[in-house]
Amino acid sequence: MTTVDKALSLLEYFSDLRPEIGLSEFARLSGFDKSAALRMLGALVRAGFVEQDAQSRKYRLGRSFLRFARMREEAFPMTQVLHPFAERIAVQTGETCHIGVFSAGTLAAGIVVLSPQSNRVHVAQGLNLPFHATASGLCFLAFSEPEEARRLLGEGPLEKYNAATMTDPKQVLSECQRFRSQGFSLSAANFDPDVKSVAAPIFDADGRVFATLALAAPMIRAHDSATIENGRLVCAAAMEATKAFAGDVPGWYAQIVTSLDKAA
Amino acid sequence: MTTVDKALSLLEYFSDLRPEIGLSEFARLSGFDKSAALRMLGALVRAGFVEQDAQSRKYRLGRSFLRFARMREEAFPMTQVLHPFAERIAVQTGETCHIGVFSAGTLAAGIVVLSPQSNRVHVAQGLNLPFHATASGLCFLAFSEPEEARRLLGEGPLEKYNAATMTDPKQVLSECQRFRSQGFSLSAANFDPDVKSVAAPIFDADGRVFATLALAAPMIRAHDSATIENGRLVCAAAMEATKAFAGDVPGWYAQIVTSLDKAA
DNA sequence: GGCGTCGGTGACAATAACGCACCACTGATG
DNA sequence: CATCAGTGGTGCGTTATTGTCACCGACGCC
Repeated sequence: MTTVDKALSLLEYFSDLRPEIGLSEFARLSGFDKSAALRMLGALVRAGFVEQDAQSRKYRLGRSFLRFARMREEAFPMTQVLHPFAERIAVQTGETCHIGVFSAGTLAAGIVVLSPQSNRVHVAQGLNLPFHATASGLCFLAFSEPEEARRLLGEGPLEKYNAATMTDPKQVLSECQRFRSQGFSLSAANFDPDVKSVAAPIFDADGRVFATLALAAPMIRAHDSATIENGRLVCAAAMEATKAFAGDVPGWYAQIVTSLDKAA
Repeated sequence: MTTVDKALSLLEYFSDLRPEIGLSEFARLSGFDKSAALRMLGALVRAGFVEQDAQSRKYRLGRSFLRFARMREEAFPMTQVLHPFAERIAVQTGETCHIGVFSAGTLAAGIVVLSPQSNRVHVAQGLNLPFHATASGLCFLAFSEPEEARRLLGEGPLEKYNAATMTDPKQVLSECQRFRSQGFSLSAANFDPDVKSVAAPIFDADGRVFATLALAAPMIRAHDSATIENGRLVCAAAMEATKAFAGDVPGWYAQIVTSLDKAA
């Protein structure tokens, strides 16, 4: 682990729930010495990745992120390209659609299009999507390299969000195998007790999953037939999205999707 | 300069014109050794700040910026808060309004509201605003600490964008003194030969400039009377924006603005 | 073949980071 | 008021990381 890794890891302690962090708090959270944390924070401040509140002396995320995010989107319009697919599926199915984007070890809802119906699933922009307890997360694991999946899950036991949440990594991985051969993942009441979701993978130019297209429905509307149909739809849409993004759909995956389409 | 500074400085070589950079190119641009650059890039990749193209092996800005930018805006809605002010001024004056945001040594157009008129000044989102050649830049210098201003300008000679561009740092700084006592900066044909702009400072909670509110008009509409009126307007709007942002307007600056208002 | 790139690797010497003790300050508590 | 536990921040010797340079295989060019 280089110093740069350590410094950048500090940023991961920020979240919507913890938008400001003090020096000692950083030291405690990260396990680094206060003086080391201070030095790293200094560098982050100079780069504009972090800024310090004038009076509380706490640190928060800096302005540079806005600049770089804009540049990235300009050069690689990922959000712009993927949004229409989420939009289309949300309108087509009448359910809430979101795209989970993987970065630096976490999967988060990067794009969200809410269902037009009044009884709908709400997904907050930026919501963290746990790997073992959401359709998006399970989909990501299912289509990642097995060793990567194991690494992301860790040793277990996994956090239990409610009664149906799987907590054993082995169980999760075996479920994922099923999802992989099925083409899409499925999650019923793993995260939210009243929600059933399906998700399909979006691949990058390397043929690696980097995002997942997911559809989340209230349990009451999620009969088996609707769920299967939704699965087919997210697969098709995710594959199109991959292509729109100049990604590489693995041959075996394309086969699964076409066989799903034929079955319908 | 710490290692973290060096690593993060690599990111500054990305721009709209240069969205992808190879390893050797990084080494050449930064002056670091290839092997050092590679190690730093490794850390940046692991953190998701940079990603590597599958086939060209070049590096580009990573997905993490989207995540952090969203979190920052959530916790600290800067763009959201400042946008209405730009909008209002643009409508009120019928000219293009932009807000320059300072981060990590550069000033860039973070918020842009184009004039509703057909003959209007175009400012691209994210456009770099040179300190010595734009109203925004001059305004930033004028209201920064003098030593900071000198540091930002460097030794000179400064880049000449056209005939009217000032290239001597000393000349620039003396102009800035005038702007500081006047309350707003002024730039006629310094950057674009057919544009005249005014800009006023937006202060953070420390009472330091961090952004500038600027109004850019085609030369043909920029008579002296209109320019003075625009100056008054940007001052008033920038001061309001500062307050909306929980910033601290220095007493002496508030005085200048109120005296401008009385004169009108 | 021969040359100039490229991305990436390995190892040693040089330098910067680690982590401790310590300071000044603030706010709560007895 | 004195104490205590917390905060943000500093200085310095030890130690681990970083800088540097030579080198590798691959690709494109002539």
